Amino acid sequence: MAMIGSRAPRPRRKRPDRYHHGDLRRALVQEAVRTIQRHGVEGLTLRAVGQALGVSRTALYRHFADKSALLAAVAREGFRTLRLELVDAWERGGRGPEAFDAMSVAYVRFAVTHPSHYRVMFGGFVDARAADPDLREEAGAAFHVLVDALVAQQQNGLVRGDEPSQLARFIWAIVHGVAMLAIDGQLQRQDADAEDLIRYAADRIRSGIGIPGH
Amino acid sequence: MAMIGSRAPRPRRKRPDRYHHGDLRRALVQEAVRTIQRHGVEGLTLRAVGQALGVSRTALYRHFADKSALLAAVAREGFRTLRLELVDAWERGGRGPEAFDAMSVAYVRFAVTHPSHYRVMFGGFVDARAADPDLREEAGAAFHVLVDALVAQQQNGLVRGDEPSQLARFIWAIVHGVAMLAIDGQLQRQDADAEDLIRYAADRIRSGIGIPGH
DNA sequence: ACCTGAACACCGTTCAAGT
DNA sequence: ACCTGAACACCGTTCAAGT
Repeated sequence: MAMIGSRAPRPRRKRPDRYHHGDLRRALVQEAVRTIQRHGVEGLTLRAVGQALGVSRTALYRHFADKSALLAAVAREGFRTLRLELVDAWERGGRGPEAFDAMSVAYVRFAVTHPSHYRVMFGGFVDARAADPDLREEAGAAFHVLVDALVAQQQNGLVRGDEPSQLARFIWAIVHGVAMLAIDGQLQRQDADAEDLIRYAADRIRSGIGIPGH
Repeated sequence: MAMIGSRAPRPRRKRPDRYHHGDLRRALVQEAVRTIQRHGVEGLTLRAVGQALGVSRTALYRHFADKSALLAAVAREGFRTLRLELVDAWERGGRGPEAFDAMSVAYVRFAVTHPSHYRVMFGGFVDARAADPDLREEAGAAFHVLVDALVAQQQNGLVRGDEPSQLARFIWAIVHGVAMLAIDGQLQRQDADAEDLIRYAADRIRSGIGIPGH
């Protein structure tokens, strides 16, 4: 019936007639990320991923329970990248108030630059409540960068002394909201308006969470 | 090959051997909404929708170009309901500052109560940039309820005189962010924590957008 | 106009079999 | 251990044909 792979000379990345050599698991995640960035989440098929790697379409099941497990790995990879970019923005910005703004910008930029990847992380494809521990930990680590930055600001007397997690959830909701609106096309010019909005938001946040009369 | 529908006595809602009577289009949207609320977006199949209505699985194509057009209609219905609930909160709250908080709570409650419906509205299933005019208009109308409320607050001298649309986008991003975090399971106890967070956010927003020294 | 039924070109997943 | 290929039970969509 299906003639996939039996038709004509099709392009191969690796040697066509050998088992996959090294770390297939990693290769699968990378290929999935690439496919998602190009064709969106709904454009991801396990068959195409296997084919791109020169591997049977069921080879994947040696490494992942099912498609949603592969998506969970993609999400985890996304949280890792996001965390690294947040840390980078915080440290390059000098760990002060401007660094805090830079983190917000970096967050939204990550989402706008990798919209489909971002959707896998937050679009309900994986349920955070039921997610595997690795994913939860990676998501938690990204969140913690924000909490740490807030605590530092509190210690410098720049931010009111509310419970840091609650404060962090509030900030997170804002940057997350801006990011979602941007990639959903609810803002007119995706990149520019998102940048405007997040900078405006940063100003408003500062009045909202700062020490009164400071 | 496929034996769907040719097997045994299956339950029907309407008379089994007649054309669908009235407004099939409306019935399709309603059934889609119901299915989505019960089984999520990924659980929606055109075949099941048709079957539930006692209609062929291709009858739908008389009223919608394809599945995504049906989803757009579902999204539109969602924006309509959301708008009505926002207006209700604003008016029942007395159109003052407390009414403004009530709107935020109503927004998040809508999302938490109808998570799948909310995802259809914002989850990338329909592209807002390319959406049909009806959908864009309905979404715009919901947004405008917020803008109007902000302008009223500005006229009462309770909110700083920034450009109302920008101010509204900022608020929208916050409530949208809280709503998304809640239905994504990123908050521990979905309902209670979302309620807490949105009330905390309302306090912080008030300091952030209020007139300084007022 | 509106609906039907068969057919088409896809999916994810399972499983016995190969190396 | 790791991979394959056929098979299964689904999808959305098209289209000639019916009323």
